[in-house]
Amino acid sequence: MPLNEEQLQQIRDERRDQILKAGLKVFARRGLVGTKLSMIATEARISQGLLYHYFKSKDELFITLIEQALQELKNEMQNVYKLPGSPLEKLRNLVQFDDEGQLYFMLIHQVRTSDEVPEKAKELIKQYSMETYVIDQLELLFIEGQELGELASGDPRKLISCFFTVLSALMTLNISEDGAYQMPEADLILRIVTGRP
Amino acid sequence: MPLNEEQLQQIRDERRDQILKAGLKVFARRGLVGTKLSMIATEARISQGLLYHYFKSKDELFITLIEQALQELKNEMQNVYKLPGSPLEKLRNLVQFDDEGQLYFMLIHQVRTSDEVPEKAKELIKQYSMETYVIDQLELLFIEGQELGELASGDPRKLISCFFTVLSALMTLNISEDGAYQMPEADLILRIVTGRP
Amino acid sequence: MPLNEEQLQQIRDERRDQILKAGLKVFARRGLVGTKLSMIATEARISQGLLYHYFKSKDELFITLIEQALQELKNEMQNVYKLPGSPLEKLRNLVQFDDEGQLYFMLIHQVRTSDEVPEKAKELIKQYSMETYVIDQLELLFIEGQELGELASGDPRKLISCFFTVLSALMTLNISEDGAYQMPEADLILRIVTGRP
Amino acid sequence: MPLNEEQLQQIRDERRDQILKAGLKVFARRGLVGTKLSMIATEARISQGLLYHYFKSKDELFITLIEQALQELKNEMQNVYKLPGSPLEKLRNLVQFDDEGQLYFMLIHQVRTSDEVPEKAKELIKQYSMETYVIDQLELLFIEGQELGELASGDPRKLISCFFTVLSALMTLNISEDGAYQMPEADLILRIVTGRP
DNA sequence: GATGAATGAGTTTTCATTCAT
DNA sequence: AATGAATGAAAACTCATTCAT
Repeated sequence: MPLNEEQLQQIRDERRDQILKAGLKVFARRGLVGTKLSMIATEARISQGLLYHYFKSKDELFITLIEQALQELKNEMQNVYKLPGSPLEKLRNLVQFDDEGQLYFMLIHQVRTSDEVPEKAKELIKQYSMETYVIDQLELLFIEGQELGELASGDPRKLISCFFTVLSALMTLNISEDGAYQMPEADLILRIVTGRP
Repeated sequence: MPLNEEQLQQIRDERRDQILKAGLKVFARRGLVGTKLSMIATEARISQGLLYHYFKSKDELFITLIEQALQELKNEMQNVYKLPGSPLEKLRNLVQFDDEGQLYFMLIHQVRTSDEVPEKAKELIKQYSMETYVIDQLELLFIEGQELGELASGDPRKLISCFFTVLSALMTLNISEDGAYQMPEADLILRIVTGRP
Repeated sequence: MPLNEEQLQQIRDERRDQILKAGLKVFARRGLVGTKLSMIATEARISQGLLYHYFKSKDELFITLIEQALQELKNEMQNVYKLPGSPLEKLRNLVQFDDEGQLYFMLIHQVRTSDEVPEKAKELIKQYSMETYVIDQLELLFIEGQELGELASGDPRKLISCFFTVLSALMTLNISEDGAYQMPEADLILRIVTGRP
Repeated sequence: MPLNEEQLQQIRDERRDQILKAGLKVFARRGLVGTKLSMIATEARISQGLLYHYFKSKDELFITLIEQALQELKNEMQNVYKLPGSPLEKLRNLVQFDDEGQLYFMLIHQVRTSDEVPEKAKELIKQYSMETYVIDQLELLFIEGQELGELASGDPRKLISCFFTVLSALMTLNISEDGAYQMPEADLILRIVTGRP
């Protein structure tokens, strides 16, 4: 008995997700050129050929993931305000990204640091400006925090930018198992914006 | 009349340096797989074939650069004490790496985050433990700083580790020209260890 | 609908055989370095890339063929006894190798005479000692032949060795079409061991 | 004090001989494609570049050696008659080639069995027909030997051809050190033409 | 005459993408 | 929809040949 359209659609959606998840995992760590399609296929437990039913090319899969990453980042920033607590407590939440969030960060990092990515990816990243998505979003929060005396004084926009740069940098470190790097605790990172031990 | 041995050696040294410098520049930014030999050859203004007079393979060139990077890092750490000024001032110097230093950092980062590098490189990095090269080297400096009240209190070894992690992370960001990331000024980074604005 | 495992296995076996047969034909005549992969690919009527689905490298393909050649030689020697007729008649059979057998001989010859073959191939050949595979196998046959007066007297082991050397040498001549060399008839070769016209 | 023309000529002749000798040694064993110019240069203890003062190309060096080899073979055959003793004793002498002679044999063999040699070499070999150089030369000797009862009866030209084929084959075996092959003694080989133990 | 660094054409090898089933 | 064999273009690597000294 053949599957009906609905069931087929469900299979398609599942497969697509499988591939995207696998792609994120591998691309984030190894970059576009460092990733072979066979790796993604293996990770997603499907055949290499099937990838091409869902994505026209390696580049297209990569770009789709970039789009997801940017969307994710946007949401994350927009949700900061909805978090409970004082400005500082909200920021502390930001510092504690989940695993998937970290992978998205790494992916964006790959685009920023490699020249081998498709032009489209570059453009997407450019158009997502930290200015709009991050600084504008967090400015009010920082000003509020400074007024409360929770955050260090100084130009809030610059402070956000630096803080976010450090955060991004740490995300992309992909703290390895060998313990060479020690991920600082949230409070230590927050010192950059609080200026207090 | 053929060149004498001294002249030849000079040519060889120059050429080798040229290649190493070009390799560092390209590998640091693009990683091992993202780098094509033609890029290095172009950057070094030599033919692709000549690369193989000086290095047996792409991998060997890469490994040689890793060795240099580790040596450089080692020296850098050992020289901190010789810098003038208080412990904090010495640290400030550390934060202001030169361009080449940053490239070496990025190269080491490439090895840590990619699985595509030769086994030998992995081993080298492993054997260079942050424990020995960095933490042991800086421990006394931090204790001294804490006694002087310049540095925040707490386990000095852990503090160093976190500080160095942030430093490494920033180095590897390869602050791009598009201004997406803003590299924090030295004092801002130092807040992590001073806990003061 | 994808092919089932059995069909796939059949395709793989066929293709592998195709490649091995083509490799034997070209390697035997031209040696390892004299053979370009494009020649084998053309001879096997497949693309160059496909070779790498079946063999990791040119060397691996070569080594696989050497293993086959040695196995073939071993079988050949072990089968001599099962042939019908007197010792001399059995030997006459040995002298009339088939075409594939000759190619295998030539291949082994390539390893013996070239230094450019992979170490593994050298070891395989070494481990296959003529002593064990040939002389030990044929000794009883020769002694029997001498007792019957069919074969010349003298140290049978040495006689075998010389006989086999001549046989090998002739095999590897690859009697060319231009008629420069004339392959002696079986009886002429057998004179070496019979000592009779 | 600059060298005079005579001294220069002497140097030139020496160098040329050096190169030819080295080329013969390496080409004979490894064939044209299996031989790198660097091998010959090393063997001749000169630089790679110098080769091109004496020979226009690798091919030209190879062809020159083929010409020498053919000349040598021709002389060898013509000298058989001048050797002392009965026909059989003259033949026995032929069987005991010197080392250089063997190398020339191997070189000719390389041309016969490889397709990668320059067209010119092929032509040279073709033009040197075994018919003329060998069979015609030895026919009278064989007939004489048959009349004396030293040599087996039958078509002398065919007998020569077979005998020479076996001889060539053995020459090209390049009996390796591992003792896999045992070069038969002269008398054993001569059995082919005498038909007697 | 002599050297060895330098080049580039040709070969091996990799891998995204296509295709028959 | 799904598979994995097959292809070919591009990358790594080799080596005969050239060239500045």
